[in-house]
Amino acid sequence: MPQSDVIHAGDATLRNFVGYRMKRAFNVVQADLTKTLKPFDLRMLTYTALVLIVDNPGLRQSQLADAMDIERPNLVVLIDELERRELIVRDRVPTDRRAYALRATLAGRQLYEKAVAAVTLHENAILADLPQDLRTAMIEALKRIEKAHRGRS
Amino acid sequence: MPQSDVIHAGDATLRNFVGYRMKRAFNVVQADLTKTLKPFDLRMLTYTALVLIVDNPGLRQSQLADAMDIERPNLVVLIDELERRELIVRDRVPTDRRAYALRATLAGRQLYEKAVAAVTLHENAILADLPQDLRTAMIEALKRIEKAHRGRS
DNA sequence: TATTGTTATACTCTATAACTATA
DNA sequence: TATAGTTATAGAGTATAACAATA
Repeated sequence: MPQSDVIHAGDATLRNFVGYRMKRAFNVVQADLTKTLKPFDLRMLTYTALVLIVDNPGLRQSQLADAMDIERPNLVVLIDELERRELIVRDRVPTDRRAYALRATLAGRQLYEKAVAAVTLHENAILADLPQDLRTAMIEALKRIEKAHRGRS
Repeated sequence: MPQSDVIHAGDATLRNFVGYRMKRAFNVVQADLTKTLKPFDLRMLTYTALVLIVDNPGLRQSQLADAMDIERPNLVVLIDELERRELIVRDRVPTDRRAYALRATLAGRQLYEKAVAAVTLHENAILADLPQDLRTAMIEALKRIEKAHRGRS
């Protein structure tokens, strides 16, 4: 471990390479998040989908894919999994029979409550050492990066 | 697009969920980075490996895997690829015949120069709209998150 | 014609166990 | 015994093309 720290600290080219820094930080956050969600049999993607469905009852799969920033085909298997576990249902939309309105079941909402509580605890633990101003600045910066590039494509 | 923005903006649960924010921002950065590196026939991982080898000549695969935060088996195929393209070489280490000292070839260093220049441009474009203080704060926050968790595992 | 959801598919990244050759 | 690199493999995430049903 000390060796890799030396390599890393001495590397001028990568030090402020944003993609590299984001990847490393995201890796640790996601690894920890995966562990946090394991007891609920959820992964980051299934968790995010469940949260968005509970908070936005009736939304369509295409809207959810958009909100999650994933391709529609990749969402299908996530929804399949949540439906198979009876955490959500696909309701037909009377006004547009191509689409499905996604809604959480009671079991889905109950799992949501427990998982959100666990994730909140986990995030607070991760950010415990971060001064509030750094935390706020980071969130703001991440939002702006996302927005700026969303505008281009 | 406006629909997903509404959903997203109205979602209280995920708004400040750090893992979610990081993932979305990282997604756009990585997608853009992938495009930037395509003309050089590099991906984020091969680019990072090449940069670290050029900047730290003679380092071992295990050190590189550590620095890149990936598992040794996954590094092997990356090194195979860079070696096959004659961008780097695996030199035997006389004092430890199990290990390899990784070094860039002239072609590797030339590709490095061009790719680093392109990535630097790309990053500056991404961060152009970010005030310097936000940019600095974000990098600092990302480093701290990474360090804090590296200490635990 | 365009859109919603779907199937199939392929590529990349990640993670683990087990092997070899050296130490 | 432990370590460096390797092989094999499996799981997860991502991306694209093409299709059926519906608008």
